[in-house]
Amino acid sequence: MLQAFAKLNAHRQVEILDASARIFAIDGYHAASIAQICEEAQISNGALYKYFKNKEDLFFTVLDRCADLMVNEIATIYSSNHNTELAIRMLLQATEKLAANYRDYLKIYADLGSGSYTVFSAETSEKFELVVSKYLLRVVEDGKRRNEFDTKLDNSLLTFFIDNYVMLFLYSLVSEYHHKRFEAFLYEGKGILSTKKKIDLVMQSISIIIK
Amino acid sequence: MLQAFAKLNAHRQVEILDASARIFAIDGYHAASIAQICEEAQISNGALYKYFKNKEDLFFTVLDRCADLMVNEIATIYSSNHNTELAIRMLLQATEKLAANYRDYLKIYADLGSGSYTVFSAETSEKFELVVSKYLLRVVEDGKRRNEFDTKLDNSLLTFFIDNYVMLFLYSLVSEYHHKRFEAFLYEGKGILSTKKKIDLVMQSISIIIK
Amino acid sequence: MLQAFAKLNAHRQVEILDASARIFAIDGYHAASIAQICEEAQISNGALYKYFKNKEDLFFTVLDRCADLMVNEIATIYSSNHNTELAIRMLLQATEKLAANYRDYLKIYADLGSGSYTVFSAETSEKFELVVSKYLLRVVEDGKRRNEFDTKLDNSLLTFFIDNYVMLFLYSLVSEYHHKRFEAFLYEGKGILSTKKKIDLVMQSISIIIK
Amino acid sequence: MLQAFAKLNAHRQVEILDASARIFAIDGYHAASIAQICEEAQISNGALYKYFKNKEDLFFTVLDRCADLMVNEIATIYSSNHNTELAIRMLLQATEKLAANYRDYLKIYADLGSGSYTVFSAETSEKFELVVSKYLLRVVEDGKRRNEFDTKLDNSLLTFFIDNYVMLFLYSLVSEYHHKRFEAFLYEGKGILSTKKKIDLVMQSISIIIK
DNA sequence: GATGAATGAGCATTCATTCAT
DNA sequence: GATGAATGAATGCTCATTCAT
Repeated sequence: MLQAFAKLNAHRQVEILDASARIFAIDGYHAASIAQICEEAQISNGALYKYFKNKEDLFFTVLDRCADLMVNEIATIYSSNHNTELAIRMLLQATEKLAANYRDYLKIYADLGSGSYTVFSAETSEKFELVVSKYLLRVVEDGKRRNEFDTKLDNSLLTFFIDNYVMLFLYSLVSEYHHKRFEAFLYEGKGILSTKKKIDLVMQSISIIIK
Repeated sequence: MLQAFAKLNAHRQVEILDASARIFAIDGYHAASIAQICEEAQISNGALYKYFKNKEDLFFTVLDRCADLMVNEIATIYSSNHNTELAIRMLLQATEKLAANYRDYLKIYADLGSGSYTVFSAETSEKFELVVSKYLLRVVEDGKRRNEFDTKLDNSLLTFFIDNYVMLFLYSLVSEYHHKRFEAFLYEGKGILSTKKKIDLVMQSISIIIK
Repeated sequence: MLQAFAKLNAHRQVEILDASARIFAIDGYHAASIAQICEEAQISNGALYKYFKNKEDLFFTVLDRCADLMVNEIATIYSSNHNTELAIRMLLQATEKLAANYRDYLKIYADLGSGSYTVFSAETSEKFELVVSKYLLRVVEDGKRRNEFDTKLDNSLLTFFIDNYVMLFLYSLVSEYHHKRFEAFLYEGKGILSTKKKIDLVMQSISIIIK
Repeated sequence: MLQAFAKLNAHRQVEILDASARIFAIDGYHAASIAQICEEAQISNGALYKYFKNKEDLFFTVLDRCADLMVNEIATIYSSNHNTELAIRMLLQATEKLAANYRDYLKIYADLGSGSYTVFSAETSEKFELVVSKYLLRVVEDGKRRNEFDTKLDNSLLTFFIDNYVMLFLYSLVSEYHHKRFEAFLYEGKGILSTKKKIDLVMQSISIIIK
């Protein structure tokens, strides 16, 4: 991001990043074209290159906003008063909310693990890797303290256990492929699997380890 | 795949597909260039287009080999005599073996869920979706019969539970991003996390549900 | 033609179309290469594709200019005061003028009837088919009114009769093949057949039907 | 044409040339592909290049057969006993017959005057230019001797006059473009113009100059 | 003699990036 | 500061021609 972009009013900044996110989410980084982004953002080609050094720089800025959105969302839901089950359910609901309001960003986030984005993951992981896991770690610590877990697994493994479900739930919200996998396992032949129902199924699975 | 490719001797076919897989794995479908693939495969541009209708056709053929490799590997490990824990451990080891011998194919497989590959997932899911899950479904059924599970979860949820671990383990073998996630959760500050150790940690987690 | 081309100043537009016409006239649509056209027009490859959607679009735009040139030329020569012979002679002279000033366009026009252009003729015929024939139809009607024809042929056949001469005269101006045919018939062994002389010979032939 | 082709039995030669003519007629010289021709001719790519030096050589050989077909057809119809009208009508019918039996060759012949074929016309004109005109010249001489012409035009102009009609009639048989032109002039709104009717209309026009 | 696999120059087209205005 | 025209390297793909078998 160049200085010129920072000088733009916040609203315009968001508009431009949202438009970019839309195109990146649909086409992926490589197939996304600057021209399309400019059109979507109602911005001239020249302006875009005043705001960002190049395509990569733009993508990183989109990733920054992506991280902010996730961090903020999760920051609002944490409370040491929630019992473990509620805390986890709230994380899933927060994810659902992000998928509803910022689907494009969540899609981009979900793609970051894929091969084409190796270039980005290196510089990116720090931004993201702690978002969910830090929340869960606290949830697990709180739960242990309250003796709500019905297992001898240590904190790391418990957190990992839950995070796996959260991550694949998240993937299922933005990737047709993972959504189908979800349905194949959990809802074969029972019609369309709604997000609400998905959350229930995930919670049911996670309950194994909760008293 | 065109007839001309089928006529090639098996060794050359494999060489060409492996070279293509290498490039697709590194760059992703869109960023991979035919020129690069031709150089990697030591093949002229013209030859490539005698073998494959176009880039997409080549990619699908790579995916076919990918599916074959996975199906074959898993076909060799199943036995109703294995107890649940062994059966799961063998699946993880088979995955490790694929990652060692056919890393590029496994990477491509892991990427299929990502946004840029939506076009392919539709035609692809049938090939892949059952590979691992069918194996696990049988493992779970066998285990239930032998009364080896320590949970009331139904078969679907149990399979889903295990499949989640297998899938994220697989991802961690080919994606730096997911490998780091693994380490962050399970091995923070304990040095480099070997694949053997990863398997142990996954097995330890899965053991929750096994008597 | 895309908007970007319309925004160019008229002079540059004409330069680009003229250069394109030159290459299309020499090589024909299929053999003409975009690279050659770009060089001839002193334009970058990228610019050309900003101006025209593709090769076909460029060709159609050249055809538009071709139609305009012909229509304009013929529009200037018609007058109900001209007697039949003068009116026809003026049409031949207008054709000569077009061949002198816009040879490439006239060549392209002459080629439109040939097999390789079937794709274009469908969309093109409306533009062109009436240019010459409408003029001649009026000339014939005026002539009939003035009782200048020495034949009972109806208007259609008369127009067709004259149009045949005009068309083959036109062909002879831009096609070496038809020029040779002209010479073989009318000037065998009498040296080089000038355009002026061609016009005289055509007028002499047409005079059969004029009093 | 290389020696190897001459050694083929006549039937196979004709098959190969007919197949080539078919493709050349449909696509034009440049757009026609050797691969397509090989398939149409049921011949291997290697064989084709044993028979012909290159694409151009093949095309010239097709043109040779084209010239032969026309010369032979016209050779059979001439007789000094025919009166002028019959002689001309027979020429038109011979043309119709060629169009029926050897449409592809006639189409190629018709295209020779067009710009894309300049390369070929130079070497080609001698083969063709006399085919029709020689016949007509004799018809005109015979007719003059028999005092069948109702005009003072000299032989060349008379021949040219008739040849124009014949040539545009021929074009109208193989070019949609010229067929439409014919209809527009002579049959506007009267339905489909059959070849028989075309011949009648041409004869009616030519009759101007015949007693 | 005949095959068809292999070649690679050439094609139309796209697109990230630059820069004069 | 903002524009959008211009650039040209790079892309996927085609095809006439060659040559080992």
